[in-house]
Amino acid sequence: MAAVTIKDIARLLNVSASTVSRALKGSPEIGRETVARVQETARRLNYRPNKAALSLLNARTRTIGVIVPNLGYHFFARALQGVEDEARERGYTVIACQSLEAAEKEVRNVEDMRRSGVDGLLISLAQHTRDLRHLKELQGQMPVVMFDRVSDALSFSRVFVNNVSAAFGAVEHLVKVGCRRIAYLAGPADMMISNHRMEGFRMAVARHRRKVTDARVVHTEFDQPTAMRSAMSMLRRKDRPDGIFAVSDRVAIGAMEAARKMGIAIPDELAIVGFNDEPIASLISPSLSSVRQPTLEMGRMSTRLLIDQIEAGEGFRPVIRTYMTRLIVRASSRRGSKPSKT
Amino acid sequence: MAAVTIKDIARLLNVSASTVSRALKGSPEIGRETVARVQETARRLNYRPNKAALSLLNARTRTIGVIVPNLGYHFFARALQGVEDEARERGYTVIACQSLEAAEKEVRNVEDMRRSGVDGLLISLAQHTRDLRHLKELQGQMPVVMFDRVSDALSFSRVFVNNVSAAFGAVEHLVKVGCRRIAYLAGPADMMISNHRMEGFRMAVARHRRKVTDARVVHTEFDQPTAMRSAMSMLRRKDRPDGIFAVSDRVAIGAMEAARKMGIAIPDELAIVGFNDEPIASLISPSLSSVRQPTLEMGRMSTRLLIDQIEAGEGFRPVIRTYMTRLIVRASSRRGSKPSKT
DNA sequence: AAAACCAACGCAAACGTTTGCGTTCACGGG
DNA sequence: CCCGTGAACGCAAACGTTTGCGTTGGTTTT
Repeated sequence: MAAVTIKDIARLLNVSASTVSRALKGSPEIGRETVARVQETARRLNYRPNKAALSLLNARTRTIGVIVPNLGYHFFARALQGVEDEARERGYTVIACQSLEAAEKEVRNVEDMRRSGVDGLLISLAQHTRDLRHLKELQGQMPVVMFDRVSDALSFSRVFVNNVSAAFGAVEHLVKVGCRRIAYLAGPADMMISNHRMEGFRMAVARHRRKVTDARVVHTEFDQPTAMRSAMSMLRRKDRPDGIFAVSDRVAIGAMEAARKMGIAIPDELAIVGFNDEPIASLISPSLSSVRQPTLEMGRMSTRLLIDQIEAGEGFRPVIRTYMTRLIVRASSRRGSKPSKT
Repeated sequence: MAAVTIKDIARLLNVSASTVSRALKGSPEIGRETVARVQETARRLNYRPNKAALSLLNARTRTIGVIVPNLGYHFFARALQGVEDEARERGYTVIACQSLEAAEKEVRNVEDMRRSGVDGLLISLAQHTRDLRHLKELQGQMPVVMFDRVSDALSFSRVFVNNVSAAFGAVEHLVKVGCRRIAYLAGPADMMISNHRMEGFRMAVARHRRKVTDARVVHTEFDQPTAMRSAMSMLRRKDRPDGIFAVSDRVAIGAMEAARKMGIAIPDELAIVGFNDEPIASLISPSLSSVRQPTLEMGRMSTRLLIDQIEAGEGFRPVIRTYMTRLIVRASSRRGSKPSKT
């Protein structure tokens, strides 16, 4: 049970602990033969440096904390994978937890992370986080990087996609397949990504104002049941939309569900485009058009920025990285032309 | 940047570090007034005990490691949530990572966990893990609990559902809706959960042998494309099955996909039942019948067992906890009677 | 042969916290 | 007045590791 320490090796070989320590890292100060004996013994005894001792010495844990809204969203599970990959390569450990979209839980998560002594924090905001004090406190205290669900009220590094042009492209696509009354099924009113996508939505509508006769925005939540109800009340109106751009795939699927219950045909009476291109998008029927992000790469990059900042120390300015997206067109928004596979 | 330590408080109050330490835990050895002053100062300075120092002292990290095949499977994401809840309540930190169903990665994960000095390990095996040496090594070294994807070749505590009777119930259900040629779309041949479900499958077939004219088992993998190909080659045969019980929802969805491509109607020509009842089961169309497990509770229980074992020390015998499942019948296996909602 | 040098190693402090065992002081009892 | 007592606190070691600065020998230089 008791782990083998440097002292054990030292005692066994009749040398001092410092010699063992140096020998283990192949210091030139130590004799060739001693180095060999130490390393062999260490291997034989399965020696592992005690992390706590190292942390104590360096005042660093080589651990980063990750807080995401929900690992059940494939987007975040995948991003986390990128985070883990990069972290491992740089010799860091990852401790992850979920806010479950609840602001209070996010605050607790941050608190836990601080207590755990992480060297840095990677966070994607819960949908209802408005009060940012728990993060503001960290400024100047600990390196922080935000990704996807970011906020520009904080001066942290940020990684996200070009939401404006992504939304613009998606909405323009809806126009091109013939939609005339287009709705944006948005997230909470104060979320940056939701608002940026709204801006793209508005730009596309403006650009095609001769074709688009109606454009509206409906705010809802990221969970599917709520999204479905919002979509339903919207679709009940006389002048209901014939095209929906949704802030996420979950929300889009909520809208599809609503349409199905009301007997509205997709894509003919209602075309839908989602966001994130989760695997489920190609599984449901009709398959869902969606905007794809380089999720894995974004997780990697966020981690790279974070660790760079950790290792750079004080002199590090916040950095912003934006990625390009790609619209994947599927059955939910394919009209007129002959249907093809996917 | 530099965190405030006990020494800082001591210096500030002109007392010794030991006094501060004792005062912080309200030791009766310390004067009332001193305790008050220390605690007030600690709060004001936002003092947090240094985890590394504590770990070094107690030879414990109050951290548990979790290794799951894939957080993209909703089942594991949800189980992790149960783990986090329980761990937080007991004052433990969780570090999670994914094997991505790859045995080598699982070995690396275990290695990382050991290096991180976790107090215990919670693991659900990758589908291709046959060589269990990396876990066998841990016996007697560190508390380990396995869940869902367990193995009885190791003497660790285990948490899982009654796979035999769950499978029995699912297959019997298929028989009752009229299936006569039933197939079990299994996982890899040496996986315990897959084999237990096979046993239930066989028992149900035996029980209804007067009705079931054909029963077969096809082994495949947990990823959907592979599962789809396996299903396709099975469905191409002249005497193709009219009922499929799949080892997981992903595999079941692969089978649905295969059926769709081949123009086989679900549920009329082919009824399907999956396992896990992931959210996607009710989203796809037709909606998928599936066996539901108490996932959250299983995550919680696994963690409880693990922490109990950690805190009990040597004298702890492995424990086995099994949970009951519930078959959720949906459109993919509903025949004959009038269709109802869900 | 003395001085200088180098290779090879040991000593001890430091990181932050806890804890067993002092030490100090005031006070009460005899 | 002296001793015992107990309250309130300090000292120092310990956990495992690293690292600056010794301290040994022995070998080379002049």
